[in-house]
Amino acid sequence: MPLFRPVPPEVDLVALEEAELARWSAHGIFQASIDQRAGAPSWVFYEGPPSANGVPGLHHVWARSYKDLLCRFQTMRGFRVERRAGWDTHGLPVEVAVEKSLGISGKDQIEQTIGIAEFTRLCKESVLTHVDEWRSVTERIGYWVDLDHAYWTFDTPYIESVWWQLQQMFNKGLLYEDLKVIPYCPRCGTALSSHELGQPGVYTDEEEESAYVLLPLLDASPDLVGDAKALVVWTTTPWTLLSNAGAAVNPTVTYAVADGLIVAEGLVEAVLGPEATITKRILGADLVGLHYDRPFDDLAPEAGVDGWRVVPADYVTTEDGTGIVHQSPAFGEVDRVVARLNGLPTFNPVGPDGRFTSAIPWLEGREVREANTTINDALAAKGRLLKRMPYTHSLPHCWRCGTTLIYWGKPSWYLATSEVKEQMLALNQEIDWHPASIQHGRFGDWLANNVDWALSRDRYWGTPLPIWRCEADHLTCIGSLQELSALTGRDVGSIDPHRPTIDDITFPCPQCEEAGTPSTATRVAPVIDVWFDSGAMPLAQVGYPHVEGSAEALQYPADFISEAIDQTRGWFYSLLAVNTLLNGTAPYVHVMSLGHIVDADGKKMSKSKGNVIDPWEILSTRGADALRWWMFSQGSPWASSRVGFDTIDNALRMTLLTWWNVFSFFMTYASLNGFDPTDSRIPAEQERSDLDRWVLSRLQATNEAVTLGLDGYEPLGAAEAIERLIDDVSNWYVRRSRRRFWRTEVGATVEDGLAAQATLHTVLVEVALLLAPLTPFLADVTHRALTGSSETSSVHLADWPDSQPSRRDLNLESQMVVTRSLTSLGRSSRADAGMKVRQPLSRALVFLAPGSSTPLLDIVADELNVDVVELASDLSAVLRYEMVPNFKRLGPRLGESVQHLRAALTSLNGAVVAAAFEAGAMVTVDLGGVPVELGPEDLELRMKSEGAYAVTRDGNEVVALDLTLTDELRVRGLARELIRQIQDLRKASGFDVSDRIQLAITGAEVLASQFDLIAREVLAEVVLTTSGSGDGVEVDLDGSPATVWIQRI
RNA sequence: GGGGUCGUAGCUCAGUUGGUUAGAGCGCAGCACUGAUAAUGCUGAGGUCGAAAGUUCGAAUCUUUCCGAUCCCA
Repeated sequence: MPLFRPVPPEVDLVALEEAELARWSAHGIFQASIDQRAGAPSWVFYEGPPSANGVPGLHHVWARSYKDLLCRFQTMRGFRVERRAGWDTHGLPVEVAVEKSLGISGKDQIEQTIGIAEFTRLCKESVLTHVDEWRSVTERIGYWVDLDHAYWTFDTPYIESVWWQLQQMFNKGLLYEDLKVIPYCPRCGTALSSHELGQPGVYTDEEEESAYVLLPLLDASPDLVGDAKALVVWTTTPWTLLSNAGAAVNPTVTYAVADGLIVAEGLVEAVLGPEATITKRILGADLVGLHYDRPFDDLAPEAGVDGWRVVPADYVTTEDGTGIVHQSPAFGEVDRVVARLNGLPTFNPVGPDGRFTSAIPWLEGREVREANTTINDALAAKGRLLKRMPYTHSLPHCWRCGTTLIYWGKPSWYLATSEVKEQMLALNQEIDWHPASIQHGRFGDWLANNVDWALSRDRYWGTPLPIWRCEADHLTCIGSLQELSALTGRDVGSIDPHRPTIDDITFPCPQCEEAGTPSTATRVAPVIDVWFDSGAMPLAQVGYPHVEGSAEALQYPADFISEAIDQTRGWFYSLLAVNTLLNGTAPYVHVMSLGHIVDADGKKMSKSKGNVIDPWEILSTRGADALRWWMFSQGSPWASSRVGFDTIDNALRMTLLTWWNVFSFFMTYASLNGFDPTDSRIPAEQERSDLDRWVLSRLQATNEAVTLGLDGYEPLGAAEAIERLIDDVSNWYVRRSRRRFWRTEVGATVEDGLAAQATLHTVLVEVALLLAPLTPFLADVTHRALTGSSETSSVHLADWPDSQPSRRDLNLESQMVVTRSLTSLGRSSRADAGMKVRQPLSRALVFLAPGSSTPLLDIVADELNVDVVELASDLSAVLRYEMVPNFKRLGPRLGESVQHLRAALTSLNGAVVAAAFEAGAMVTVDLGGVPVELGPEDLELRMKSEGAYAVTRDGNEVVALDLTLTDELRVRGLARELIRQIQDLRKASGFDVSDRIQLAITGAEVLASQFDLIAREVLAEVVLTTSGSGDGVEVDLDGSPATVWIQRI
């Protein structure tokens, strides 16, 4: 039975891939690839959970391909790589999609027309909508990930683990409640998301009555402030003055005392007028800590709170205002952060309706912005108003009702990430980022500016915040349903932990119980940010610590994660933040941040632009390998990439189809020859020809490069190395070796034919292995065909090919480089001289660069179709020298004068210098009176063509062709011409490559001496010089006609 | 508005620690090859390396500013 069966040169990749998918699935190859590494060390991969409530796009395929690439690679390297899929199921986008499908909008409508129970049920249903599509795309691209045991963030064990993690943080005091300042519509009673603020037309100009307010100093010594009596602050929102808590200065800005008032030095004239004279200057930092009398004292502070003082804040500028900024933590997010940092009090006398509450009796019920004038009047009456004036600025408006939004503090829950900022920065140093710039750029910056994580969302579909509060404001944070059962005294272990079910569960507050003043604890309303769900996934995906066996199943940290760059502040951050808070470690070691896929014009793909490419358009026409190969080979993973069918087709044709072609070539002849790779007559590798050993050396180089590339998270380098090898194999090794695969070549030995087949076989098998992680389908099909493996086996169960350094022959490789470049030069010479390659020439002269490797002259002669190639050394007949300084050596030595040397060299005789170097002597050059000694290392000798030969040079390499034609050469040229035309005829007649023929030919008497050669080349067993039967075919022999008949025998 | 990344041939992209001839593929033009053949090879044209300034003997590469694209955050 033959070991190898011929395969057609054309391949239907789509059909091939579909068959492979079926085979993989039928024989459980994916599972086997993991199971067979039982006991091997793990290489841990985390899947960043996509949200399945949208359809998968090409950018998802992009990320998944890279994930699969690295996982397959590490599996082949011997690691156990478990890959568990995951789904992100909660969040606002899900709610919005459901609202849209119901034709409703807003929390009121959800609660009143649908009800929370029905709404969350619909949300859960909605996230399942596209799971099947995700599964089919995921499988079709060959992304091996365990979809059957995926983690779902809405599953009870997942939620319980998230709760447990939150509880750990709560117990450490890292989870706290504070106001969050948000853009808020007082009429609709809702906050607006940043997305809503991004809508066109939201921002329009409005006029407000701004105020310059005096804040009299209470405890400033005259030594420091001179005759200053008060600070001046400026505000465009006087209504926030009721809740003033402090005044911020920039510590690095210089402030001035003028007219008894303090403002930034640069703003004295703008605020106090041109007559104001500066009597003293004070650095902002020195003002910090001074107390002042607050503008209004309606609101009472808690005991011990140290408010109404000057605090430092870097964000304060001197572009407008006074350089001193009034701080109202309930109404400005920056203010809130500054207040928290400096321990300033927070007051919020404004209700959800945007009106003052009873806390301010004289303004109760007044809409805040409308109260500005009244407030300014009150200030003026107290002598606290320096001046007031209308001020126009751009303010956001509610897109629903057009009401001007206010920034309003809403009670929210925070994670104290800023307390572990330094730790996160330190952990970030240990993370291996690709590209490296992310570490200190986008991610490092983000961490350095870390503010506490606003965790709560006043929504419905999410992990409920596991905190209960009693009437006495005691907080209880639970970590599981079991704990909740214990607190309630009944088994709630099997309830749905979502809203609204969880909201109805109350229990007696344990603290009040102990104190003997019983009260009931009810859950606080919010759900948590979905990003916390995702950041909690390392533990939550196995249900740690509640699920039995979860401690053993836990894999932490990940060796590798990869997502698109927009996840830098998304998942990459949430993972680090959650795990730093939890246990002070980084949850991943290596991370690849991918660029985006953009359309052919460089525009981001989006549904609204209509430029989205459906992955199926590519998968069903070109296949997954083509898409994957394009992705890996087209550029850096972190650069954004333009996708189009042309560019994918190009990548496919250039490498994958070439690869298939070589494979098909091998299979054809291996089948024809009955090749057996275990044939004992096959010469040992080191005994084989230069060409064989060269390609094996290139194979080893490629193995090293691919291994290094994939190991170093630089897949482009790996793909490029394979691309180069395939090109070398196809366009050099196979082309040069073709005749060795035939069995009719005169003088060829059986061993040499076997050596060629064995070499190509080795190369193909190993390249299939190297390709396996990149193009898993094609690699598997070819690998099995080449190794005779069974239906149930797979290249993906194989080990990564060993490095075999003994195969590497650097000298031979550089010899081949010279050989190929000389060949190329010779062809160029022929092209210049108009001498076609079919015409044999008597000789070529070859000149090498100093120190060059020796070319393989036989190959050069054969490629150039010349009888003899001579290595020549005296170029003066055909060329002259030009000298250029070796800047790398001479630059540091000579400095600026290196440029003068360059000029001086033009006047030297290059041939003389070359001869001197040849003899081991130095050359002295006069540089403006200073003699400079130069050796061969210091100069680069280049040659310029000059002479009568057909000469082509590249740098120091030169090929000169002798164009003299003899009659004998002409006849041989004609013979080749005839052979080519007969071959065409064979092809046109539909003969098989091994068919023997009878050849009849007339009018070619001049070629009589070549008939043996011609017969051999065209597989003619009989050559007649008389007319054959039927009409012959006219052929043109350089102007003279001949007639040819061929017939199969 | 703040921050990050990118800007290299008509197109898609490489370009190692700065070294003097900046590369590849596609496309284009010309030529060749013919036992992988609706395949393949060779040659050629095509670049102020976004702009300007600076550092340096020397800058696509380092610095600054500006312009454009894009992402993240406000």
